[in-house]
Amino acid sequence: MSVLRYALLGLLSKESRTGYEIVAEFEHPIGNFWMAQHSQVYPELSQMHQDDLIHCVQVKQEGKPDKKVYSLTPKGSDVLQQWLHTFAQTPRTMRDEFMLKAYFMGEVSAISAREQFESQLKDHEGRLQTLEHSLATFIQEQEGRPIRTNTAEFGRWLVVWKGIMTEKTYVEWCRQALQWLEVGEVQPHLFR
Amino acid sequence: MSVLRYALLGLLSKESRTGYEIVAEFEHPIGNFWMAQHSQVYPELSQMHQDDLIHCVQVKQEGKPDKKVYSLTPKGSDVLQQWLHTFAQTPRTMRDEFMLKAYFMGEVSAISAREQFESQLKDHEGRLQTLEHSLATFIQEQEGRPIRTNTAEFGRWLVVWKGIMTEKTYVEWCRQALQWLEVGEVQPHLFR
DNA sequence: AAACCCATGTAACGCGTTACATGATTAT
DNA sequence: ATAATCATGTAACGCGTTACATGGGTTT
Repeated sequence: MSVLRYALLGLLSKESRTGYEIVAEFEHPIGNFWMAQHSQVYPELSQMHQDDLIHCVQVKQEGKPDKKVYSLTPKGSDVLQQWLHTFAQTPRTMRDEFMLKAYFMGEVSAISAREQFESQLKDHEGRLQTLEHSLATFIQEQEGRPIRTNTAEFGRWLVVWKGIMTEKTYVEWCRQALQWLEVGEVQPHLFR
Repeated sequence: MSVLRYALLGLLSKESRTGYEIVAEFEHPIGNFWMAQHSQVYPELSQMHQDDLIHCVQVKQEGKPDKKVYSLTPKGSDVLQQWLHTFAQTPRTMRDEFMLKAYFMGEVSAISAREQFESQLKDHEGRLQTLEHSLATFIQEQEGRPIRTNTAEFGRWLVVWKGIMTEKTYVEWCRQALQWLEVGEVQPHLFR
């Protein structure tokens, strides 16, 4: 079973959805950690339907195209639960093209290196801002109510929070790199 | 041009290597951010040779299989430089299966959720330790000398350092999540 | 005897991206 | 008029993983 399947099952476990809605959901905030294009989602959904993991109800609409609303079958629910209870070990590699570039930064002039890091810094500052805005909205929506750990909101909280932490780290690292580049060297023993 | 090509060009820019050695290099430390199997590397190298990006010298050995030592051509060097000077925007999605699971944590019992996070915590603590060990070794090798920003060592320093920051963040997030799970709720306004 | 290192290759398959394709309604 | 929204699909291609394949030398 591909991870995409679990993603779709998970989303459908919260409530019935169309493929179109699922694709939209891959924007904010889970899209930071998983996403798929409609060209991947639609075929996957119909296969899952064939495999009896999800039900499908065709709904006729006026002024809009008809749509297919999917929902979990008991089997689908089981498969999801089984995945949620499985320990998966973290893959050794988290591909990041810029990290690869950074590894070869000794090959370019300090000026170019600085430009690269500044570009990257702006990028991640932007993302951080977006995420912080999304968190602020979320908090407002809660109106002071605590978020129970057994609700869907908790999942949202977890991933947004993680996104913010991750982006802060990236920003911090870029700033640090820029400082090193300005000085021209690193004193490694200062960083134990 | 695929990213893999740039990875190979980058590695060959430091010194001539065989495919076998390149694959080995994808362990520590750049393998945290990019890697490839030999089944992908060997064909890619021969195509790059055809495209005149790299030279190839066949070396006969005794007691060992013969090998092909690759090195950059001027064209390959240009292509690498051009990539190193290009601003690439960060992809919106960094796929992380556990984050996806976390997003659905409201669907499982607090006990299971805790187990999941504990498993993940152990995982990342282990990685952190490995990386810190690798950093300590690196620092020792430097024997107090500073790392110049225009050397290959700087690239190594950058990625190891980033790896450590990233793993610390992951560990911190897991710990925080476990705390929330113990209390049973999050007070969101405390996290502005 | 079994496992690991050196060293290179090919084949099959699946996941993910981009592009092609349609078509009515609503907003700018 | 132009673009965006709703809604679903297919086709082509490339990247990445797993498995198949070979074979001598060294370590446990």
